[in-house]
Amino acid sequence: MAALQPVRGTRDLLPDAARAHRAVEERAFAVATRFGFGEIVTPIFEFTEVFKRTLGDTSDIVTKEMYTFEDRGGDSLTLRPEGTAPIVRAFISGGLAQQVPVKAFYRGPMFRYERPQKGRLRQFHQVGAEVLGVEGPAADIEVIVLGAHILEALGLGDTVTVELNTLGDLESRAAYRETLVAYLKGRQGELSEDSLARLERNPLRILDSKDEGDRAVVADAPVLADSLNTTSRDFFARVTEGLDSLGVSFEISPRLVRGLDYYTHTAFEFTTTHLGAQGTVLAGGRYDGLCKQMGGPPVPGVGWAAGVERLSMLMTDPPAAPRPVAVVPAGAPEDEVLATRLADRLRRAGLVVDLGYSGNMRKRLKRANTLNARAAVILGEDERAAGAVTVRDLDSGEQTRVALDDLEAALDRYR
RNA sequence: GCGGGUAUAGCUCAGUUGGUUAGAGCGCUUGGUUGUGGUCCAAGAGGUCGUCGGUUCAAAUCCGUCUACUCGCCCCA
Repeated sequence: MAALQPVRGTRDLLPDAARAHRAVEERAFAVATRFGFGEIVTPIFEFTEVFKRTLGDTSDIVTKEMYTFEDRGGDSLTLRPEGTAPIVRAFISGGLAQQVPVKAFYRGPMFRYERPQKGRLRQFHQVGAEVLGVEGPAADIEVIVLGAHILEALGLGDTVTVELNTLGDLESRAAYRETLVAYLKGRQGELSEDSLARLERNPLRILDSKDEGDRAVVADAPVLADSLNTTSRDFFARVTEGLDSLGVSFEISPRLVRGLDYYTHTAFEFTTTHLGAQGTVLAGGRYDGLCKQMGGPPVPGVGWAAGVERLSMLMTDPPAAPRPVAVVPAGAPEDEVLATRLADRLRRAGLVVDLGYSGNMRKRLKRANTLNARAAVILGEDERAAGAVTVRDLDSGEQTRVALDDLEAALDRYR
């Protein structure tokens, strides 16, 4: 039993789970399509530089979580740990700067070498949306509303809270960082070990600390809002007004900071209390500096990613397996032949048809029952003589004789 | 990477102060039913007790180890 296991932090999606997983992706894409997004598919690995340059050399993802390897040609490649950098890379590679705004939807596996927990895997899946080339807050609003609609489509409108913050533009963010670090250095002695490390790498993160001592220090810390310049303040006001006018409720959480270096202005998280420590279900923000930082034109962007595993665990109405019509031959070899032909004919007519491979009638009806079939099309000697079949409704148990010519019409209600 | 918990049949779980052939429910197979599923009845299959090692006359049970899962931290979807 222990002999053959999937690699730690990876899992198989057996049919029920796979169906839920696929439903999350499809519903998300269907909603995104209505918002005018088109799908972009990028490779699941990139040159390591693509992530190193964008995520920041000090981020945890780069320093300890990437699946990086050298290929036979000597290039350093990395299984993508997130989706934004590849999308922006594809945007640059494909010369899409000529066509802005570009609204991209993506989905697929991501890889991070982390300690697995519930809702946290080493290979996990995300769906994501990015808008490239829009400077104004209209894109931020649209992208957040898209997220809200998708969660609604998954039945999560009530279980998820939207948290919103702004990091300001690059100037404001830098200014705040300076004031914050100055303040924190004054109270260094009270900070936790983790936060002391963060003081150098990513001081904004300390605002988010769960350590009690840290929280006390943070409570008196200078607030980011005070460091915002007029542009940043105005930008954020327009985002919140836009959301208000569309009836999207949100909470402003001044301590919400995103982990990755490329974020500016708007940052948001959709969270739930139903997943333990992994409460974030969809998160993102604006990243105006990213494209240029990657060596492309200075194109602004805003977007988010959502965890498919997390969403599929929470989804309130995962789709049931389709209910087939079972074709059941009574036993004679001629019946078998006819059953095969009938099944083929009904499948061409668009019905979901199960044809048991073997067994007597009782066995095959049992199988039909296990598959939750709507109806059984039974054919044997009597039916053959009459040029007809027996259609049994498996919910009601009612049976009717139906002429072969009328079969599609009679089965229409089981579609 | 750090700290805690758990691991017995396909699934959910019992298993006494360590004691001989390790159990239940559900599911599965077969039969009752050679032209009728669900309900019912009967029989049956299925377990290196996660791994490796130790203590003991004796280990599912006690100890150590590794692995996986899980909860929290870090980080994040």
